[in-house]
Amino acid sequence: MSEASFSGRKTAKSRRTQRSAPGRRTGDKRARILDAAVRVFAKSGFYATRVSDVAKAAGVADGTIYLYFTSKEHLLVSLFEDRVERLLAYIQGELPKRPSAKERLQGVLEMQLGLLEGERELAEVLTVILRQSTKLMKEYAVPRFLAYLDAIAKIVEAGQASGEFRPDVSPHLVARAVFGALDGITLTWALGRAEPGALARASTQLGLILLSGLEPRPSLQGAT
Amino acid sequence: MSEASFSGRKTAKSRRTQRSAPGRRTGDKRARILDAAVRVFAKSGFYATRVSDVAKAAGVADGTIYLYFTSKEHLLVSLFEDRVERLLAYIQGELPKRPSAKERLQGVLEMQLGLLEGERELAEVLTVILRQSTKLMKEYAVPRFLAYLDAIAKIVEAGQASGEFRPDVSPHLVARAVFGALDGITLTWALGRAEPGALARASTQLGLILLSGLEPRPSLQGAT
Amino acid sequence: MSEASFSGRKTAKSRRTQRSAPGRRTGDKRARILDAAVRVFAKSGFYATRVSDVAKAAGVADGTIYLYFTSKEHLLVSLFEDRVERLLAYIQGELPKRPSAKERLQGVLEMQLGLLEGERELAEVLTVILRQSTKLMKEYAVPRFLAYLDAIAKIVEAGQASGEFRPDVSPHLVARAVFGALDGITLTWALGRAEPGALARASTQLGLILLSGLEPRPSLQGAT
Amino acid sequence: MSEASFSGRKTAKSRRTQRSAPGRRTGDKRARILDAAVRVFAKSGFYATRVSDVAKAAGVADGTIYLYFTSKEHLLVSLFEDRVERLLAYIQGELPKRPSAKERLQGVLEMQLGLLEGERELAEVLTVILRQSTKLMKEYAVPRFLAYLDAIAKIVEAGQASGEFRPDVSPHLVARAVFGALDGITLTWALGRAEPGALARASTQLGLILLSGLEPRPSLQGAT
DNA sequence: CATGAATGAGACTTCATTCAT
DNA sequence: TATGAATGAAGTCTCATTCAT
Repeated sequence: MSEASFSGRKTAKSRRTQRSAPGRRTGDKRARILDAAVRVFAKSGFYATRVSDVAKAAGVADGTIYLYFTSKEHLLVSLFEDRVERLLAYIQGELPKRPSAKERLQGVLEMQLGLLEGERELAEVLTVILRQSTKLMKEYAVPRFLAYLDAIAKIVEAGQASGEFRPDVSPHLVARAVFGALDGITLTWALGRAEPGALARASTQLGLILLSGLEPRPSLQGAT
Repeated sequence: MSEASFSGRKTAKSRRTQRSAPGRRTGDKRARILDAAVRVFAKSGFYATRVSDVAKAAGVADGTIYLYFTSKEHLLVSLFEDRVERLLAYIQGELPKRPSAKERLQGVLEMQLGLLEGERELAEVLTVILRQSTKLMKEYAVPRFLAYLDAIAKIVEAGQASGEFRPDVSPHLVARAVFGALDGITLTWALGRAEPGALARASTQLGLILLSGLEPRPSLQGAT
Repeated sequence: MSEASFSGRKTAKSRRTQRSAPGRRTGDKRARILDAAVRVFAKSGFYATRVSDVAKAAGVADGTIYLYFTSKEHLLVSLFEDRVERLLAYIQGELPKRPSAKERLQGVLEMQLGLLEGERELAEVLTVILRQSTKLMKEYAVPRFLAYLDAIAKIVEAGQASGEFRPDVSPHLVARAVFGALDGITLTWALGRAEPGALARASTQLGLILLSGLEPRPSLQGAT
Repeated sequence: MSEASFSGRKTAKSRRTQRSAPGRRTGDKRARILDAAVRVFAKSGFYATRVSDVAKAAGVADGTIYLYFTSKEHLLVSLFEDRVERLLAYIQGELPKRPSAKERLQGVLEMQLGLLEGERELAEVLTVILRQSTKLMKEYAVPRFLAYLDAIAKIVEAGQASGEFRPDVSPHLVARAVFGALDGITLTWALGRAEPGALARASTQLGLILLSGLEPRPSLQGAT
């Protein structure tokens, strides 16, 4: 999936890698703080997490966080930007290369779930935590979110135009339902066992239902 | 639909005094506080809302809230209990009467969306605000939520047994996807225009996709 | 000791005695509230006790307390007045009849300890609780307290004048020490087992030490 | 007398930073807060004192207090620990060196009163304020207090065994009476003028009475 | 007289943020 | 850059007191 850039996480690695300047941790502070934030936000939620919790988890002083982020809320925004925008970029960049609308829609499913597979905490942040800051939600996330939905709706629309998808459903509704279904699956996965491989299987099965559900149905309509 | 049942349950708990004068200020304090809580929680979120905001919106003194609820968190729990449990009750009580699994699944869609149609703020509380208290979410809401998912999964399972639904998908996955789709639709509806009638239309269209997506597909499987 | 008037307490009695007017508890409300106050103040202290605790213990409504007392603090003052002033009165009224200073001092010991014997909670109120309201302590209790000390000092002074007591100690110091010794004995008694009869024995032994300690000591002084 | 030992014990706990500049604002925060607490508690009592009053008197922010003490109650406990435990230590450490029981008992008087001479506010806190937190009193102070009483009783017991003291009084009663007398003297001194030197004189006179009161009395008993 | 639901001032405590080192 | 002690604004909740019934 080439999304290798999504690692760099698991800072435990960098802990022993960087031995260049012994007294200093060589600058990946920002990343370490974000990684720590994902972990503690996922565990306790945005409001129940204190900035000092993030600092402790990141192994930095409280004040250090404010050298990289202007506020606790900004930390959440940055999390969103750092991780999710890549998803959007992929969908808008890679997906169009796929030949059919069906494949593109299936690609969305694989993308969204595949991205989170193995990143349980990130999944929890995106499905639960992000909703915790109403301000962030309303002012910042909603526009991105709508852009994402629009991208999905475009795929559906194109599929309807090409005759791949049934024409009698609203593309925007489908987009919302698709996103919601993915979100619901992720949510229960994150809150529950989070079994490995489960999300991949889920994207396949969801694809089955969705794609056949969106198929033009001559039997039902033409039979009249 | 069944909106009548939404009146003043639980108020009996407050005291035996109620009902002296029929107008305002009658002992319906508990209900008034809950109504106010829905409004202000929906507007500002759980954490950004101060207890005194709820009090002001309800037209009572701050301390009065603590005569009916043990804490701010309990206020949210009570909201959940008062409004949502009825949904569960309906699904477990009314739905089984419907003859086919298809009709029962369609009933779930109509129920969940129909319940919130016209209650934009409640919808927002349930889809967004409820997730803001991680404690409440994990300790209280998750079990109810899983029970709800189970009820849906049971319907799917029965449909598979009766040959109404395709057997090659996990009932639990379907349940999550259905819930997620409904939640996603509600979320965008609540955060957006919240146009009247939109949710009813949505339940119809979603039913179209879902039911045909779940149909056994002889063409695809038998044709091999 | 003729202090029979000190009962009337143990309202349990009045509970079944007064059957004249069936619907009404016939007016001993004030006494019942004070009795309840002694009990709960002794148990939890003045500040940790809520007015509603007193009300519940007295079997009246919260508001009723304010028909008899102007404030929570006034409740404590009234307790003081109702119970302790009698002690002062006795000392100033009965004691002078005793012929010698020795007997009068011994009478003080018997009085103060005897009064509390069997009234463990009252003892705790006087030795501990009364000190809890700094305002009451400084504005109200101190003057009464000093009057009490004065009365004891007068006895000592008279004893010195008559040659019963050694002249080389300050009567006021003796008064304070006597009061303190009594208070300390009561305190540990009240905080501990509060064994019946213990206070009576204590007054005898304390008398032994005190009276011989106060005796003019020709052997020690004249022998030189 | 041994007043030097009253300086900054326990401050080591705060951090390793202290002692950079010798003037004010040096890391002696904990000590400054405790000093302020003695002053304001003595003036207004425990409950009437707000944490912000202590903060203002100490010249720190409200929140700073919670960097050194977990709660308002803990502030009072710490006061007790910081100042009083030394008394216990002295009595259990220094006193045994004195050759006779008489001298040891006299030492207790000098100790307890000498400790407070010149510390009027501390005296008030110990005799009055400490008793205001019933919780602290019952859970924390009583055990220490009983240990102190035991130490005194042991002295009396030894004196009885050696023939220095009369055998016909209970050592524990004597201990309580001694403590009470000292407490009573301190109380009136603290609430009154608190004249300098008064406590020293008091310990001498109290010693006179007590030691002769405890003397074996052949004249009274053998004369029979 | 009695009630007890309602009030609302005020306290304790938390924690995001700052800033001297 | 990094630190973390200090700050102080602000929120939840308690409880003495009131007053309509």
